[in-house]
Amino acid sequence: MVTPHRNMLVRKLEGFGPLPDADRDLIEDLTQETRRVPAQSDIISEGQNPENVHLILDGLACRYKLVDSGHRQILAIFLPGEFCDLYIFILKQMDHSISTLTACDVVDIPREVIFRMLERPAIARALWWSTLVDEAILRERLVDIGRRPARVRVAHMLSEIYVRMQALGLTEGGSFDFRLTQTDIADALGLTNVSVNKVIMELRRDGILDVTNSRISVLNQDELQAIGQFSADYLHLS
Amino acid sequence: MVTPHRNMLVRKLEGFGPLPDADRDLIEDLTQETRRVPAQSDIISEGQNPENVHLILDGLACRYKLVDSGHRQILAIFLPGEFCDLYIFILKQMDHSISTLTACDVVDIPREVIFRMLERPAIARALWWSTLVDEAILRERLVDIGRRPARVRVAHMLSEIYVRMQALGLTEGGSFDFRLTQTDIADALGLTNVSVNKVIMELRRDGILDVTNSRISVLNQDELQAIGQFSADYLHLS
DNA sequence: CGGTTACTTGACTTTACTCAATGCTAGTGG
DNA sequence: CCACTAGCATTGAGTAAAGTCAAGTAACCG
Repeated sequence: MVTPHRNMLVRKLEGFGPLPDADRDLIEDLTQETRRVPAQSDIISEGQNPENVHLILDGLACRYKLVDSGHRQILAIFLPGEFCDLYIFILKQMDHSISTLTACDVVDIPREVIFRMLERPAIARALWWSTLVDEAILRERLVDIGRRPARVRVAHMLSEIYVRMQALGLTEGGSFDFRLTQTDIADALGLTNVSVNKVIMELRRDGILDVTNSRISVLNQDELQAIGQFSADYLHLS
Repeated sequence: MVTPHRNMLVRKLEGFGPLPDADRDLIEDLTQETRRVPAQSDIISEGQNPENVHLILDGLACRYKLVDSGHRQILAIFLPGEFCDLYIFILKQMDHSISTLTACDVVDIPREVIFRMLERPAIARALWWSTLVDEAILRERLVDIGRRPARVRVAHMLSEIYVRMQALGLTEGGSFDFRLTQTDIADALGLTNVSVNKVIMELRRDGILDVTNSRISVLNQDELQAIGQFSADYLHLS
């Protein structure tokens, strides 16, 4: 019996290049045991010793840090099929936390299993690529937050999420499911929920976006990307 | 004849743990051929195909991106002994540029040589560690820029640079050489040179810093770290 | 249906930016 | 050795962007 998300990691890795059948089977084997995590729950917290690696098979999760003022900075958003902390176990303790944003299906993978996966050259290459892309996304977010005004930031991020969702086959006719609150988006972009709301309202009025039932429809992708100064180069998609 | 920087990579890697003598010798062998690059020159530019890996043995360099408005965002600052782009050759083209901030001694290392280094377990482990720390620094910078006001940002960054310099043995009695312009610092922190200047003047008036001849003296490290909400945890030293 | 959470909006405040003038310092050529 | 220059640092005045606060509305949940 195939659950719809069973192969999200395969889908993700095939964004880099095709995988041998044997590798696909191995991955499906290794991602059998999922557990359901409710929204807004830490999967692993700052200061903890990382035992397992965490893979999201359904839902949205994030990497974040809290600052003294109590504000949260989201450092990365994880889509289905993405690892939260693939290599982190090399370090002795977490310097940030991982948390769900929506309810998630999570797989906890012991490091030995990761080593087993890395023995397959195609998988190893794809994981490398995926790690480097994660870093590139992080860099792009830094450029966003450091040097782009709110409107551009929001448009850039939504452009990015759209393309990443599309690469995973998670878009349908220009729209995708995105159950983040505007406060979540603000925490990812170094803004406040109020600013994010103002930008989104603007983009809706301009006929570029539509938002209904936590579903975002990109009505004019070219325009959205132009506003966001977005180019997909940094995602290094095949 | 030992030039003072010959072993900066060794010093860097020994921040993680001791290296066998043979590994140290290998590294010294592989970092013989340095070239002098003047300040403010690109070492490799966005869009180029990465052939070599670049190692800084003397001077300061950075990773940066330019945005449409013409502003620069510095994504990372490289100290002596640090690689600019260790694994980047896995990707087909650079999504950012690397440039010197001051005059630098640079080593260009072909990927084959990197693979040779990675065959030594101690070196491989240390390079892994160093890569993960680079990422942690990037994340911390994102938190800075996203959620901390200018004064905190500047204090945080100077605290970090001080500790990194210290780990490399590049501090002397609480001071270190730092030939960046205030505009460079601003570009790293998502600020303007004017804001950076105001913060630095303030810190000087408060007796926390002193700046003379491009040399920064940290007069009160505890206070600086407190202002910057800095904790060295994310640098994962030793 | 009541209660909670998130979204929306407006009024006001704060922070950092922009612009612009002036001061300082190191390097250059006479 | 000294004027000259270029680049950087310093400062102040005014502006703009985003934050804060607060109130009202809409959507969702038990």
